[in-house]
Amino acid sequence: MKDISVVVIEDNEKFRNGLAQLIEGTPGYRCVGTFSDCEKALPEICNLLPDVILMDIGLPGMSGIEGVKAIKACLPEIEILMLTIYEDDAKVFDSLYAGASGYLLKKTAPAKILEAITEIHDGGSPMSPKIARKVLDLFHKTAPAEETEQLSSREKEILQLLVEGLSYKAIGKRLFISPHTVRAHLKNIYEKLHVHSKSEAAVKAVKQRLFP
Amino acid sequence: MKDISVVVIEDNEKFRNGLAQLIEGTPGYRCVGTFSDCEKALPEICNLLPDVILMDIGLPGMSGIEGVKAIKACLPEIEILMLTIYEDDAKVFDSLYAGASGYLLKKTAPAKILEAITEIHDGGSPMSPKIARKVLDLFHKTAPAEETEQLSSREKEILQLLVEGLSYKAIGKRLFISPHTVRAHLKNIYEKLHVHSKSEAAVKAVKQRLFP
DNA sequence: CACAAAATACCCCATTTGAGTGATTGATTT
DNA sequence: AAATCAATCACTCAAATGGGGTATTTTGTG
Repeated sequence: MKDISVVVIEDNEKFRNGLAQLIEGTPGYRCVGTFSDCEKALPEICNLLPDVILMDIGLPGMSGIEGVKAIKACLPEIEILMLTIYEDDAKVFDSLYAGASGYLLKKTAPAKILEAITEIHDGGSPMSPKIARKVLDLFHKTAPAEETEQLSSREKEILQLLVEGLSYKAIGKRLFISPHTVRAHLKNIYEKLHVHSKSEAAVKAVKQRLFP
Repeated sequence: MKDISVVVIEDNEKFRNGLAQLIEGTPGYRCVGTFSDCEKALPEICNLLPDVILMDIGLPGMSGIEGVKAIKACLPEIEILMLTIYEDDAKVFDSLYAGASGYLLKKTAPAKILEAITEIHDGGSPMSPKIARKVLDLFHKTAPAEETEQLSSREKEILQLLVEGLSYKAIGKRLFISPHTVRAHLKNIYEKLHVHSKSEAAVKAVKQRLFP
């Protein structure tokens, strides 16, 4: 199997070199580049085309989060693993929203870092335990969607199209039924969700993550 | 340190007993109960008060997902780790929404299962790699809020009320402006967001997490 | 089979909404 | 000083929507 090629973007020289040595010194991994900031890294990434990038957040100049956005915009297939000291919600979620596929704290043991590189390369999403919990907590916080469970499958189907912004007529055409029927269904949906308009119903559906 | 007490809910007798032996046979872990379905387990859980529950999904009678909801409703401090063969989005997300704090596939190595029990007990959220990726993909799917950034503050204010489901008149009353003005603003908002109706605008606003 | 629930379709009617057009004021920029 | 833009208000008009009904056909379940 081909080695996994890795680029490290990290401003702390010691830690950067340590990572490079760890990666180079382990069979199956290659460190094809190290950079102290995103500005230097970005032009090279397109040539290096690594499998995985280890990215710090607290970089001078462009932050690691901005860096993730920039890299993912042109090279979405590169997997980016955040490797940082920050574990506050904002940094974590912003990184993941930006397109990172994993998030490790720097205190992670070297062996675990290598394991995570393999895991992210194999389509996984390695996260430090506390980080993973933060992510799942986001799920638990979202509304219980008790109400939407009462909807029949046809009603859910129609609600789905409502969320897409279709009109009665458009929904009717899509489902090959009369707009009158759509109205009838909508009336039932409104009653079950305790709303009185398309937009209220659509917002409720989205907020309750009926359609993720 | 006290042993971690575990309950196993799993209908396959072989797998259930295998898990029980694995847990009992490892120092630091105690298996305080095994059940073949939720109906039998629920009344006992309150007495056993385990630290962690290993939960299957495909159970006879009440599904594991329903079981999670029931347990979390009365005993939210118990950590529930799904241990199942299913890796389709619906089962995964429903489990996590229901309140599970981890999700492993049954093919996971025994050592990894024990590791996961410790991790979930320490406030982590162990997930099989592909499962974790599914969860993060949900983040990546949420659209970037590029468009909504162009909105003026007044427009955002009005969009916010739209999301709450108010009509033109109601928005006007709330902001002490004429409904005519609301219409004018809405028209500008529609143009900027490239939509043509209240519901589309509201959905876009919610999906772009403009108003969390 | 019988019954209930869901899906289908249609009617009336008042209100809401979306689109087009135009105008005034005040603040900011140029 | 001129230009620009956000915010405000007004008008028209056709189309879409929401609330009130009623009725037939499918479907699923006991």
